[in-house]
Amino acid sequence: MVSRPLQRLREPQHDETASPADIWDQLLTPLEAADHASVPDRVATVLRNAISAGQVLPGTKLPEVKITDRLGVSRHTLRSAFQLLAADGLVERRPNRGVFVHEPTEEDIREIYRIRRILETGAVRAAVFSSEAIEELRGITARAERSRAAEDIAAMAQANQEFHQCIVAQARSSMLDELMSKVLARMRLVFAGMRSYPDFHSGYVTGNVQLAELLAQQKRQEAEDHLINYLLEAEQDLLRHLTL
Amino acid sequence: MVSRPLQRLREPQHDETASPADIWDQLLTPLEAADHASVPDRVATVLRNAISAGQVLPGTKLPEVKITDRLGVSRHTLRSAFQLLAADGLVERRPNRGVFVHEPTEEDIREIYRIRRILETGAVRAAVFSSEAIEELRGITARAERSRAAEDIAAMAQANQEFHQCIVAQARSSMLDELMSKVLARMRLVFAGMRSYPDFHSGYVTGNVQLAELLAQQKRQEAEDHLINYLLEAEQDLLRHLTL
DNA sequence: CAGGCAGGTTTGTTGAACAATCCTGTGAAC
DNA sequence: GTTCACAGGATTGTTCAACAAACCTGCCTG
Repeated sequence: MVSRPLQRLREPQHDETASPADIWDQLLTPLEAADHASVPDRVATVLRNAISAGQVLPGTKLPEVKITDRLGVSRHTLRSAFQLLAADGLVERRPNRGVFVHEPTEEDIREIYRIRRILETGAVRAAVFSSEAIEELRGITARAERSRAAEDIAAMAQANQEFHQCIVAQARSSMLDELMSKVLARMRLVFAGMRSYPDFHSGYVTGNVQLAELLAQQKRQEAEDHLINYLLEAEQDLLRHLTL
Repeated sequence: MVSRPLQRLREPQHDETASPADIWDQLLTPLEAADHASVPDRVATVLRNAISAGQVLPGTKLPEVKITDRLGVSRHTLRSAFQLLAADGLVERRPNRGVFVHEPTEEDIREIYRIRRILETGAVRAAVFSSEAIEELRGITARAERSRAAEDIAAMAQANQEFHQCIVAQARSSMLDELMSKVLARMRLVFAGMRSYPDFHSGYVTGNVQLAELLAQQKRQEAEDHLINYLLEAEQDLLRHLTL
């Protein structure tokens, strides 16, 4: 459909976080799939997945021509996709310099947990947890426990994130859902940059189980206290293991 | 610099919310000012101001060629600006149909206040209100009272919004600040579509004064209760006057 | 070794073109 | 007279090609 010159990179280009071999060769995958979405959306999805999966490390520059050559899309379409990623905070645009994968800092982690404390406890305080919601939470924790038993770290991490997204969803606000998605995406960015502590989530699966039970028993205040402690603990845990 | 054919609109184009005379003739203003920002940013600012000021009413379609002709920018640049506005929720993109100014619904108002209850009480609970913050809040309420006395509705409305933005800012999170900005922008959209009740804010100036004093006296719980009642009351007030 | 300048590279923006989709109005069929 | 189908025009979505502006690199001079 489109001629792809497939030019080799010249040298490892002593950029920050130098690219091992050639990063961009690996992310060509599913631009075709997931139709019915606009091309920029699909491009953004490809890049989003690559970043969240840790294929493209924080701080890496995303050069326009390399990616357009690789994906076979126009520069305009790619720039449009960049704007979507920038709105998610996954990527930051430095004027006349290009776009770079956001590099999370220690302050980012503190902010993430400040937000989560407000959002998640706010949802617990303000929302009524229907029996369907309780069932969903229990289903997610059950999946997380199975994944932990099977030592499927990625699946467990995703289940844990879904659990907390589900809690925020009880506030019934699409804007809060979006914000929580952004926050969790930034959390994944933190994990992607931190190879040394991959099983961070495993210690918190049982905490989620307990939280779901407290919510099921309508023990609001106890659930809130449990959640606050959970979040404070996770924050400290993460900061301890961040050893810059 | 660019030839602008300045083509007249043919007929009042029986669009929803038909355009009185010609809307687009009036928003050409400050594209030149506020330099050091990219062109799409400046275009977005022009449109944002026009929308927030009520120049372009909710539901209005934003046709590409008319605006590009008027502003003298490329269609690409305008589309880029549209994406920024869409990220703010000011505008919605209907595929193959174009972009339209978001039309707030009753459910939007309920969501706005669900969010504000969580965000603002969360900030009150989680943040320490420094003496500088207290002074800033007092300064804003003083300005609001002066504007109310001078019957400058717009200035009073803006001061009221600044007050609540300032409360959220105490949570020290740029992402929460952004979300609050989006929420308040949507509030302005509600007011823009509702000409019948322009002095909505005047009743709430004294409520803000009281809240600032409670915060100054470190009466957290009372401040939180006051805030919750304030928000519940404002929501009901707004819904009553929405008479669709 | 420091600083400045020229060159190449990358981004930012525009214009033109075309495909795809939507909207409109006309005409035919019932 | 109403409804349906279809053709035509208008608008959006995407790509290609080009150029201006900013940045980065390396050489060259002092």
